[in-house]
Amino acid sequence: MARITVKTLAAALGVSPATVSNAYNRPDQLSPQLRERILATAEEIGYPGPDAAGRTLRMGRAEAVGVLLTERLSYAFSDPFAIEFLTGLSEVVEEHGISIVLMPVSRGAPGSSPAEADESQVTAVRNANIDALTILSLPADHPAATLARARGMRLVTTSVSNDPESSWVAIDDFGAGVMVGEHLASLGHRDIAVLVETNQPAGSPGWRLDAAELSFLDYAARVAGLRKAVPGQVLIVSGGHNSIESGATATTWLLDHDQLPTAIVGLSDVLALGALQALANCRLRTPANVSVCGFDDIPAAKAADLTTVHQPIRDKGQHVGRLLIDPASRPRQVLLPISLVTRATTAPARR
Amino acid sequence: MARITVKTLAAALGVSPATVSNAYNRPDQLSPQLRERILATAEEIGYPGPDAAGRTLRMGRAEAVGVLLTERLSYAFSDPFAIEFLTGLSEVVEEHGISIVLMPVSRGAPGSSPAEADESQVTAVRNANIDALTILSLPADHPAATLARARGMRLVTTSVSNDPESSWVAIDDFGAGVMVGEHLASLGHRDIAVLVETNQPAGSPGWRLDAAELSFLDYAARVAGLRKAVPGQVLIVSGGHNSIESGATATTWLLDHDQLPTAIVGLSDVLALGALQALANCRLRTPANVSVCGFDDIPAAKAADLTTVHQPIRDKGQHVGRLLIDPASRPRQVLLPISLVTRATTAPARR
DNA sequence: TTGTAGGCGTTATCAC
DNA sequence: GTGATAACGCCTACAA
Repeated sequence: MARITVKTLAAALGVSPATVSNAYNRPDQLSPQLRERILATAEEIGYPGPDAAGRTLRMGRAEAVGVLLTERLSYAFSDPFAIEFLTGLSEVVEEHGISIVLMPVSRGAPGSSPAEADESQVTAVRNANIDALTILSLPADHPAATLARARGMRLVTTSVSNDPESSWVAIDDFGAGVMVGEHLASLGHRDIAVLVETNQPAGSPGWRLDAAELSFLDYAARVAGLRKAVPGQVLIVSGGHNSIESGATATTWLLDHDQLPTAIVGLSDVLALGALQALANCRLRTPANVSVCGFDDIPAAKAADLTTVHQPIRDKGQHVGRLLIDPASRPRQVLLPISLVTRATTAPARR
Repeated sequence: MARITVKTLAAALGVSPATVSNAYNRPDQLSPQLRERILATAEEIGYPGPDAAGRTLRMGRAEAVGVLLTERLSYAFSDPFAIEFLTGLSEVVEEHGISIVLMPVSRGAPGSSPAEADESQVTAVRNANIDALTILSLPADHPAATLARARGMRLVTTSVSNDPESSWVAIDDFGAGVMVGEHLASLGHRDIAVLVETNQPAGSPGWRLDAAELSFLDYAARVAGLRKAVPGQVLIVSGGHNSIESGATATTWLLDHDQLPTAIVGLSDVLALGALQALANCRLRTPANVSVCGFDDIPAAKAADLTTVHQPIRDKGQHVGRLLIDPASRPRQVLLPISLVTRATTAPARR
């Protein structure tokens, strides 16, 4: 038995498909009684209303915006930053009846060429029925961004770009790094460690990164800012992807390798919270023995009394949401304010 | 200038559209060198690859599953239960390159007929390009569920249903209510209050619900279970939608109206946490003065040492995910195990 | 107020 | 290995 479409319904009623369509989309284009009759018969013969796929193709709009969160979709839900961002984003788009499409970045088959890896990475984005795309915690030149541009869909990134044709909502990451760096420098810290996120699983053994590897990091600008402001050694360490566990692992690595600095900076609050946890486990006192700083000021940072750089995360999501659904869609750039929030985890360097 | 499609590219190359399509979807159907040439030219003239809308229409698949979370999309992100559920769901679906579509339930225009309200409520679901749908914290007979069925898409609900043709992953909510009720009864509680979620904003003034209003609640079965097991008064109170704030407001209402029972049961852990907070604010001791119980055992419940009924939330998401993407798609029912977790917030009733 | 017709971009079928 | 063709289901000029 064939599927029930607008045609089936039209035939059953002896009217044209156009009229049926109008009954759903333009009530003013036909008499109320006819419309009533159409809707009633639809119910009767089981026509579920206009099909989304046909509608999307014909109208060129999907009524949905896409969000590419991080490498792993499931990680995002344990990242307070992502959650807060999504809250702001959804507040805006749901007012307009727009849906949010969360897409995974599939890792390319191992051993494939770079071009093919790129290709397979964005499969989900390619197949997604969306009108606009935003990417979070991913480089602005991610293959998915390139694809979105090629498709001609609105693209809003969350990092600063020099291209005046691009839209973004971001903070000054370099400036944020400088803020933290100056704060620590003024407290006499000359030897700091930076906890960063990498693609490895959470709580990976822990290791030190060379300068060359640094460019792959999402927040290279923050590190650069730190380096500029801190007159001393800056060691980069990772324990895996962005999670409390990774922060703890990286900190433990520092302890185990006798590399404990006077201050530890998590490139995200989550990593910094992991550091706090690991230090507490080893009976080290914060900030008496080691100072700890984070970035972003997620809700948990306040609860932990963590010194960090505040940014309006939810606002960020709202701004992105507005740009995503803006029909005018001319490129716009939004630079959000940041501020250092000095709390209880930083103090003068021990000597 | 017209959009670049498979046709444009085919014309530019002097091959047929079918071959171009094959170059993308069936590499084995054409010679490697031709494929290479096609992909190269695509890059050159800026063909972004097969369009999602056309593809979805033609193939009848969108490679995406829909999730209807609660009345307000943005609330869901502050609900630990929803987050945990989504984590499990995404773990499963992202392995298959499937996207997740989060849809809002738009409230119908005020003053419209019930049928039209239903209609406008499900607009987002109607327009969503999805292959399957699940609904969380919403009655299984929600208009969106009806629509999904009519569309012939896979539907997985999260509450028990008697229809053998339906798929669901759920717990025994009545049994969970009985568990809590018996626990409290055995401690001598004969006068309890139940904090429930309603559609009002969080932290609404607070009020008592009549039995008649109860049937509208998501978790009526839990209340029924409580009622069965507790030999005494069971008062139903609400302070708005599911949030800590609402739980606190409802509890404050109890205090203000001199209705303080010997035990307060939050129909979700979040509401129970709100109760704990409000009691602490009023210098009442838990459990010495008042016992408190929750449901679901979210991570924060453990941290707060809250007595609650454990259910495997993440497993639930994973199960739902598997059913959503199961191509066989025959109806399946999964009843997940629950258990009472007795922690520090319950004690014998004060006399 | 209602009907006709064309096409949105793709892919499966079936020839060649 | 490659090409022509016909849908998929819908909406919107435009014509009646």
